[in-house]
This record gives sequence, C-alpha cells and structure tokens, in this order.
Amino acid sequence: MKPGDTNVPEVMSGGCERLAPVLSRIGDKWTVLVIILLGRRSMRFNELKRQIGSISQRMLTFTLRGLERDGLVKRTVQASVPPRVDYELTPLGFSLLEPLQHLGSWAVANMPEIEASQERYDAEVEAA
Amino acid sequence: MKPGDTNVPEVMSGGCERLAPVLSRIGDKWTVLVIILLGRRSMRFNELKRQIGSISQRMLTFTLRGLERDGLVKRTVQASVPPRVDYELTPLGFSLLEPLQHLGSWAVANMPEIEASQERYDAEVEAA
DNA sequence: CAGCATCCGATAGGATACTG
DNA sequence: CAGTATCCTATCGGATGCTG
Repeated sequence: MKPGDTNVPEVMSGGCERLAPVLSRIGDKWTVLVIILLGRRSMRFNELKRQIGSISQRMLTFTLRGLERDGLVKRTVQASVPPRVDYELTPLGFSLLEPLQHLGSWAVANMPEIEASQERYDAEVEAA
Repeated sequence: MKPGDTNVPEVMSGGCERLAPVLSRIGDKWTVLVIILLGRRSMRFNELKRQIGSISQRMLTFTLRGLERDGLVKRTVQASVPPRVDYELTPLGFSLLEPLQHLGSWAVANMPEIEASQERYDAEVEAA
C-alpha cells in the first residue's frame, strides 16, 4: 500500500460514497492541520514541525508524502548543504481549503451544542 | 474515554484548529456513511447494518453510540418483542449534512486529478 | 537539515459467542 | 432484534538512532 493510501469498503453505488476515501485521507491526525498551515504560507520541513510541535518527524514525513502523492502539496528540494526543502500547497491543495472552511464554520458554530449533548449523555449514563 | 471521543493535541490557538476534533470524529471508517444513510431516511439497526453490508455489529453500535452522544442522531426504542430501535438524524445531524456535501462535491470533482497524481507519483517512485 | 529504518506500545476494528 | 462481552489482529503513531 502506497503512502496515504486507505482501504474503504465498496458500500454501494451512488456517487456520494466517493466521500469516504477523501474523508479517510484527510481524517487522520495531521493531514488537515498541515494543509491549513501550508495554506497560510509555504514552509520548510522543520519549520512545519516546530509549528505543530507535538508531531513526530516520522508522521510529518508520512503526512507530507501522502499529500505530495495526492498532488495537494508540492515539494521543492534545494540541493545545498545543508539541504533545504520547501513545501507549498498546489492549486488543488488550495481548492481543498474551501470546503474545509465550511466544515470549520460548522464546527465552530456547533461545537458548544455537541459538547453540551455529550455532557448530558454522560450524565445519563452515569445515573445508570 | 467516552464513545466517539478522540484525543487531539493542542496545537496552537487561533480557532481554525477547532476543525481537528470534528475531523477526527467524522474521519473514522463509518461515521459519515451512517450520517449519509440516515440523511436519506431513518432506519432500524439491522436495516442500517444490511445497507452497509461490510460493517461489524460491534462497530455499528459504537458508531451509533458516538453519534447519539454528540447529539447528531436520535435513538428511539420501542419496548416490544422483538424490540425495535429506530435511528434518525437530529436537526444538528442534518445541519452537518450540508458541509459534508461541499466536501463531497470537491471529492467528486477532484478525485480524477488526485488519482492521476497518485499514478504519476507511483510511477516515478517505481523508476527509482 | 531533512530524512529513513527499526522497534514498540496504543488503538481501531473484525470475528465470534452469548443475552433480554 | 438489538445489542453486550471477549478475544485477537492490523494498523497508527511515538521514540530513538543513523545518514547524506
């Protein structure tokens, strides 16, 4: 299996199930974060790593490779010493930023209600 | 940890990072699929299970519990014999359907380009 | 600096068996 | 029918050490 590959079961036909592969791609722990950060400005590897802080080098490499393979991120190497590698969003990458904003708006707007619901649910479970 | 809980690292402040918890919630293997199916019409447990086909009973239960806890899905029990349990989207659940459509449109529109990019990438890797 | 390779623990998720 | 409980595996992802 290639970097950033996922295996989603064929559920049924219809077209709206095309969502599943995309979600399982961007739904991992770091991908969206990297896209958002690179949406602000292009960055070098360690710059990105410092911004995120808690990501391991391994996972940042994995995440970037996956994004590069998908054509969402462009990787530019300058063969100097020490080497310099820049990452930037491609037009395709930028275009993903938009639907992500919609989801973000929804999240910001509804997170309080979700959290309230969770507390209610947990309280009820507690009572049992 | 409660059903459907995720742990996302505090990356930095800013607000757009509120996306991360939502994505790690809906980014799992089944959640979005269930939301989409229930967006079509409310369904009983085994009805849902048959529709999806490849999901295990265990994971369907988990998924539905998480969605119920988040207030996205309403669970209605009819204490008959045999018992009948219906699942339906709440208004909050329906509201999530919309941003999901945006993402879905993006996916449908750009999947070919992504796949093309992947093949190009894999071919180049092969050449090494 | 920007990685790859290795090891290892934590979690996701499937299969199966049992219950009200 | 609609679950719960248990077991087991595969993958995710962190830590560490090495390299051009």
